[in-house]
Amino acid sequence: MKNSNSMPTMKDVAKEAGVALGTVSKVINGLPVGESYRLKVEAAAKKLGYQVNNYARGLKTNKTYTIALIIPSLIHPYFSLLTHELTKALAQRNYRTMLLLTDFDPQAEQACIQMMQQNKVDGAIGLTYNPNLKLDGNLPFVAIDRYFSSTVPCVAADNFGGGRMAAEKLNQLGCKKLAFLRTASSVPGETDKRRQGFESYCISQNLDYEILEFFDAQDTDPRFEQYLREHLVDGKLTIDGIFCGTDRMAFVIRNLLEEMGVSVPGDVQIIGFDGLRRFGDQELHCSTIVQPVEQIAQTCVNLVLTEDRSAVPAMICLPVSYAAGGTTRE
Amino acid sequence: MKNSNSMPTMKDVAKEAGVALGTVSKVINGLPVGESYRLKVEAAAKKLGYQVNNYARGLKTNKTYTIALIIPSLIHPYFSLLTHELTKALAQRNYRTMLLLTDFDPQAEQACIQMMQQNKVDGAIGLTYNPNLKLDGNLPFVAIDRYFSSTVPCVAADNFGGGRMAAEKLNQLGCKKLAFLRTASSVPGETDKRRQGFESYCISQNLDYEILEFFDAQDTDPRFEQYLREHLVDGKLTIDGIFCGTDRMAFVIRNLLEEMGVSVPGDVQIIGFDGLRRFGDQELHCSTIVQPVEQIAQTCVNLVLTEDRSAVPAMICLPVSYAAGGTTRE
DNA sequence: TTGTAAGCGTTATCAC
DNA sequence: GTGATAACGCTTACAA
Repeated sequence: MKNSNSMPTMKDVAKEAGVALGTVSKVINGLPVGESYRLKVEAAAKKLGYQVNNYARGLKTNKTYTIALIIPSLIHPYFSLLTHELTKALAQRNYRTMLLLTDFDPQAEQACIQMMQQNKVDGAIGLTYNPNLKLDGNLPFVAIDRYFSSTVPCVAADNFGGGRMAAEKLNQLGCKKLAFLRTASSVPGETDKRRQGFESYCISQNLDYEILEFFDAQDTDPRFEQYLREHLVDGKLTIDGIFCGTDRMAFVIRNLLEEMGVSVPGDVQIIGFDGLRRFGDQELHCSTIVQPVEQIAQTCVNLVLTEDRSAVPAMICLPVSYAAGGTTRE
Repeated sequence: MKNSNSMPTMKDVAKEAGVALGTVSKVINGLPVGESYRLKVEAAAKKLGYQVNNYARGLKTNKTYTIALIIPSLIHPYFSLLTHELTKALAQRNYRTMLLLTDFDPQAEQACIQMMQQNKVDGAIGLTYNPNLKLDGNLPFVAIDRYFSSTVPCVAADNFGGGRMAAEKLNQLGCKKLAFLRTASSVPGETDKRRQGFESYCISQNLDYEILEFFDAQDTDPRFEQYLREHLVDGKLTIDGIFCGTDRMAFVIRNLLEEMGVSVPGDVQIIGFDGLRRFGDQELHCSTIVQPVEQIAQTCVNLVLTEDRSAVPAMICLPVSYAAGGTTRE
């Protein structure tokens, strides 16, 4: 059974134009061909409504112009912002996005890379949590926020610098006793450096600080509230500057403090990390270290599309910036 | 030049297993084959790390197991939530997602449908704004929030019912003078029915109400503030119940009111629409009519994958629900 | 320059 | 039940 009402093929166009198949291919691909032939072919193609079949083309050329994006979830605004920018950056370079959501499941992540092999994508950009994700050595892969090995480029914000910046800012804003609050995945990643940068600054400046970090926990973990209550003396917090691992964490802490009657930023100033905005494009949720999401996306796309795999750097950190958002006094 | 370090093909597996090509194909596709052969083939496939080439398969079968998602943007949380649920629903049925972002650009929307033809996706789900989008009659298309024609199924929340529900709720909460505030695209869509439902209830109950609707405007359009100020008499708003077209609008209005010294929900109660949560999964932004996003996604996927195109309904409205979120007194 | 023909990796139709 | 073989729609030498 030949598909009757299906799309016309190059063969149909060739017949319609009265030229050979190869000639049609050349016209479609913009290769040099006699002007009169080109016109005939173009007319025939338009008349029949011809569209290339990228599956046939891909089979032949081994190029699909498709990049896989492996992302945990689009529910969290940072991930959806990142996905947005990545997809736009890919489209700009004429690449399509195959979106793969993993829900933070290491097995699903592994399944993605198999899927990618079967679907012959030209490469992948992934934000993953599987510590021993086994990737396909032949497939260009760019990791976000996680270092795999020197052959897998990793793109991240300057998390260390961001941590330092937060501590420095709080210091400049007059805070005397700092704290760093964070939840994190137990699998090590670039974002861990937010803490390291923070500590590094505090130590260098001889600042009084504490660290409260819980792995594989919720931002709403009761231990954070407990910690805050323990530091509440006569209705005043003994800490006056808090750096939170994410804007989300900052938001939770702020709520907790306000419930406890501690004023933000009056009594205690808070700086978050990410630079997310309410409803995606309105005000910041808090004063924060802003990730250069668009640059991160552009960099990932550039790297994954680089032909010369031997020339890609193992790691690229992009500069962050500070933005006031109502949880600091300035 | 034959690709040397490329993936093994069925031919390689056949040679390795010492069987014919066709036999390998049968094993891979789970078709009946002698047990001894099956084992030999499976062993050979595992040994060589064989993976099907979906491009070759798709070329032959005309099935790609890929659905295109046409979405304006992932920056707005409603769209990213929707995209999340759609992608999950597709994955559940073993379909891949090709993500196409349009930035609300009618031309980009049109380009998508051409892209889809070339990429031989099995169907598409689109939330579009191009009033005369020309779709491919052979390609299953499901529209979200916009009715095209009786042959293009449209899936939406029960916007009319939601509008009624909001008015009813405000009425029950004791509001005497209602208002509906909204910005919208100038191209008609299902969401317009939020207003109609609201009006319908107000009229049926003989409630005093006003409508303020601006097309192709920002939620932050100064005319909203102007409107509110005009209704401010002695520091009190002459309106005591506001239904906003979206949660985002509700948030903007609430801010405006609080700046004006009007207490929410003390002086005026507000209900939004969408049911979005802060950071995707925390508290609601406001009291709101919640869209059944997961159900919408499931329905879209079911429809786009329906084999019998003649059996699909032209329109499906899914039930909404009310959730209190701090901008109403209860 | 234009036309011809050999694949790309599958699936599917047949004889065996 | 198994194994050649012809498509699928395209690109690309290579021959005319």
